[in-house]
Amino acid sequence: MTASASIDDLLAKLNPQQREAATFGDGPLLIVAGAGTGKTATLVHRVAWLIARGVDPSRILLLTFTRRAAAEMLHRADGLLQQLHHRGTTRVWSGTYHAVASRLLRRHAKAIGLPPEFTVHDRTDSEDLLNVVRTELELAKTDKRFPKKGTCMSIYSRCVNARQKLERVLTESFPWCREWAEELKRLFDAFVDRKEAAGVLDYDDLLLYWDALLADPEVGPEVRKQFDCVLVDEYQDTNALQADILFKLSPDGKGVTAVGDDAQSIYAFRAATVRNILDFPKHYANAAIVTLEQNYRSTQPILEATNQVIAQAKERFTKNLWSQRSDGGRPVLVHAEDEADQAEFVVRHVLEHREAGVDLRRQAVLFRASHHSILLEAELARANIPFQKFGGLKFVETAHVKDLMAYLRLAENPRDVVSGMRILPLLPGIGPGKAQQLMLTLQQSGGDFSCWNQWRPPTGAAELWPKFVALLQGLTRTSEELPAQLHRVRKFYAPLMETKYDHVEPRLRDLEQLELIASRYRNRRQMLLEITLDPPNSTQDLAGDPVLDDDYLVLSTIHSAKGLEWDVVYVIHAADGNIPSDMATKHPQEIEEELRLFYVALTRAKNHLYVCYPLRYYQSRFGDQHSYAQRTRFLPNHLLACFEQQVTDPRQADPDDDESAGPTSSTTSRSIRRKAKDLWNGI
DNA sequence: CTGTTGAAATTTTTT
DNA sequence: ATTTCAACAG
Repeated sequence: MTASASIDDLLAKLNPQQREAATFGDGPLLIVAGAGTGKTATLVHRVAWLIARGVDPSRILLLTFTRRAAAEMLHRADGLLQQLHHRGTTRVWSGTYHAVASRLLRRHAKAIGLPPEFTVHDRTDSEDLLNVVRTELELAKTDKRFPKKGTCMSIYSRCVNARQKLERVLTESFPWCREWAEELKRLFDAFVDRKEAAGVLDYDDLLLYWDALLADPEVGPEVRKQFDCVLVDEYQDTNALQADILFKLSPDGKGVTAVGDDAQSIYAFRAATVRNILDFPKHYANAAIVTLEQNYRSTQPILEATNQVIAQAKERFTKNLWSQRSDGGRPVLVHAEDEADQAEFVVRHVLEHREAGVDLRRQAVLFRASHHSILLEAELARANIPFQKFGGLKFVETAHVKDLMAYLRLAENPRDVVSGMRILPLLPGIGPGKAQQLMLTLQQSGGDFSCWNQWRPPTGAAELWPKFVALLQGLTRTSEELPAQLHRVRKFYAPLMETKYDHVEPRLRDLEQLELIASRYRNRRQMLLEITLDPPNSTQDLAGDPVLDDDYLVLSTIHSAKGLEWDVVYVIHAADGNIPSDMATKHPQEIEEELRLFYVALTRAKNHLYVCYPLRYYQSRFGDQHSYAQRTRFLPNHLLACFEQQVTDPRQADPDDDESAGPTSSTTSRSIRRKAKDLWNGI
């Protein structure tokens, strides 16, 4: 490493398109970056280039999809800047839209009449509050069923994030709820009032308030002037509201860089719209577009397959990815007998690749829905293969962790009704009714917990009540260190938890873990905020540095695999109904999104790609009731030429099965019966 | 008003 | 399999 590299030395490592993008002038600039084309490297160089050119780091805003992505990019940009002996990126504003919104809103809270101590609700908290309102309005008290809280929340969220009228959202996305339009309006009105009264913002509010902040004639210009450059990663997965925010940050597009790949837009269910990236050139009349097409990730045979898969999409920026890596064979399409057979195939090949020198952590199994990996997880455990699962329910979203956090949150913000309604009914003899009364009393006393000392608890809670009130009063004294606070809460809560839930042991460990890592946070508010805005995947993830020599296989939903890559990738359950999901085949555009999702999964692979699907799905664990699976419609016949086809070996009979003692051939009485049943059950 | 039980409906992806 | 709601006993 030379002591005095020049910026040109660093840029020399980029290809011409990447370099053009990295060193482009004021913008607006759209970088259309196909999968594996060095998008991150380009963005990293652009940040470094801007700073090296003299842009003040604190006047750069970098918006990414996860905080981890932001941290990694800034780290890499720092590496480049160090070589130039240039100051680093510490003062760059970075993070997700939501995280940046919370920082900006905290700073400008007073100007728009927002209490600076506002707390942030995650999706389930918000649903709970919506449910409180729903019960109060007695909307469920009709002969026809009112949509449940999750559905109501989705409708509300879509209105806000897609900036669409309720009627339109109902017609286009929730046609079965159309008859409830009037009730939903009342519900949402009351819901908004309740959030205001509680001093909370939810995910939707963070964006809504940021947008409003920018629209404000007083504060808006101030916030806008704060940034010279705004870079947005994964632009294909932003929604209309986020596009509005970007537009308000820089109406003429000066300093704006958007990076994305329309072919990888997979968050429409969260109101993201591929229109943001497709219409970027229309939105900013003078926009320049740089397209990155050279793929550095995958072998040419894999790319040929993925190119053909995405060629089935209707509207997109046409890219034809190519690679210089002509090594390697075609991807493999694996026909497995059933789910167990599929799991067995994956286990065997994972081990084979490890034998061949590919660490577990350089291999990944990808699937559409979190529960698709359950059987595989059992097989992996049996084969002693360590794995880490990404996506699905995160550990901070589990009931016991949410309970624990609710104590802290209520102390932080006594107006937070959801937290109160969560922890009060944990006490024996206190249900929703009394909890609501108590929260009302608390509001009237201005959030002073001592008002609860006057209350006469029911006999069941007589002993615990004074301790409970004392606990919350203690937590209000901010002098206490955070780990100590968590310790007090845990001591009080753990016994309650044990009576309330099963699987007590692992839950207790989670609570201990949480206490251990509490010292990493600056303060209580910071901990609550970070945990809701960037929920860690596991306690281990929370703890920060996983042990280096820890080798584990990656299991991940396709959504959580975004932006990542592995040497060996197994896509499992590539059967119609799973990919595309049965739940997303109503609308043609939903199917398009599922196609892109499949494309994202395939393009994660560097050297080896296996696409597996089981021929049969059993309805229950016992008996032979099963249905037939169809290969995913995204691999029609004309595409099969890109794949090598493989049928798994007949699975060896499970030693627990009584058949194993008898016949040794692969034909067993059971398999014959199965086949016979196909005659009338099959399609 | 709480806590339990049973029946009925719904079943993905996540900041 | 999980969540929601109504019915009922304490």
